[in-house]
Amino acid sequence: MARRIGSDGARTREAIREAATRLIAQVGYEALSMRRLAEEVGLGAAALYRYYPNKQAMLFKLLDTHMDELLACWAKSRQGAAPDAELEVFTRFHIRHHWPRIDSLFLSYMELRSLTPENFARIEEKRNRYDRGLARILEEGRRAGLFAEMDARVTARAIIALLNGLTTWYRPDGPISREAIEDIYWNMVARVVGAPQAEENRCLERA
Amino acid sequence: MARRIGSDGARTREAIREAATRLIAQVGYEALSMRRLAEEVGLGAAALYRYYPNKQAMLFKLLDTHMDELLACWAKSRQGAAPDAELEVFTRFHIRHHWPRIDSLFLSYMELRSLTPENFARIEEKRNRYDRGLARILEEGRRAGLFAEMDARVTARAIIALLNGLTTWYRPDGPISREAIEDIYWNMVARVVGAPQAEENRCLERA
DNA sequence: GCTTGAATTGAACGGATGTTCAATTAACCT
DNA sequence: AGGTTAATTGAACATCCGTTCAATTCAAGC
Repeated sequence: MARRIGSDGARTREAIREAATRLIAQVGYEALSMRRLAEEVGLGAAALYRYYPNKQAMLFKLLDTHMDELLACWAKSRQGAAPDAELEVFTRFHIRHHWPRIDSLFLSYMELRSLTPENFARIEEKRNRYDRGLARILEEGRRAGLFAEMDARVTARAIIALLNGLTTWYRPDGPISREAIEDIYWNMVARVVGAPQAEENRCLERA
Repeated sequence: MARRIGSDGARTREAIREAATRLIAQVGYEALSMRRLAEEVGLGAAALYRYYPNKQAMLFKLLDTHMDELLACWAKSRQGAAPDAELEVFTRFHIRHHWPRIDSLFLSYMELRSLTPENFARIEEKRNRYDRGLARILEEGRRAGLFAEMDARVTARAIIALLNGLTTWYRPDGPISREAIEDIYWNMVARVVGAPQAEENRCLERA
């Protein structure tokens, strides 16, 4: 009927975030009702509005926070090395970063349609920053003669699509370890750009 | 108030199909109401139920028909050639076939969540058939020494994800022609599998 | 121990949703 | 011309939706 024993705003906020991410990934933003979400957390629907002003703001916050984390963590991971090394860093970072956030990754491109135009524009800007970062690596590598000729923007998008394809079939209880998947995908990425070391990188036996 | 002059079931059915595909791709299945869809076609909502028993059946029919067409057209396109040639045929077919059906392609992997479990299983079965067809080409090419070592299933899924990435950024009024995009993507696919002719296939100037 | 604020509730509101159905009109067939 | 069927409608139904709000209980600070 009112405040319940042991209730804590911070813990509730986190529980809502987790449940929302999981359920939206499962059934979709539009299909998820605030009542269903609240039930999952063990709350009444009205309690949700203490943490988010409305449903749309909740979705935006989920995606926006995800993008901020992604950009921040990637900035830390960069090493300023040669383009071919940097591309491997990117590939492994992308998989490793999203591994425990696979639902958020899923949302970040499945639920763009559900954002208002203003919110969409803000997310897309951050997403473009990420894409362009990869494109810059590709362009530098191409100019240095490390990679084949290519349209860097198109190739960058293709590589990200390829990597995100993981979300389609990956299951956490699957037979392939994260390290093995990293190797497999890095192998493919290296080949897409024509990086020479792709030929020597045969780590597939672990699969 | 009742039947309107010039009304024709077949034409209406097609108009509904077209509008539903377009609008679901735009806003999502759950977000699209039957009233909104009917309005787009110039009908009352009740009229839709003459063509589909319910909303879920409509979505299923859209996806199911799309998959049937895809499988049928691909079966016709196959040439029984060597794996490397067959892979090029597949790549170009995939792009060419979906070019005028880009909304349907979008639906066929964005709206899987919106299907009932039974309907999902039926679509997934057809989708798996397509994936396995590609995997078989890869496996044969690998055994023939035409392609690099790889896990054919994983690589097949990655290639399809890479190709479907087109839907993320492709705009029909964009500056790159379909032929040029075909060349770019075939180039990438060839490199992913380590097909030798990838090195000679430099068609990027057209972009 | 009293007060202040944080956390949560049930009930309610207005509107939208998918779907049904009897009624109505146009086209087609003989 | 008349009868049958195809195509469409408006109104209605029950249910669910996001959201608000006054009321209530718990925790923390003085």
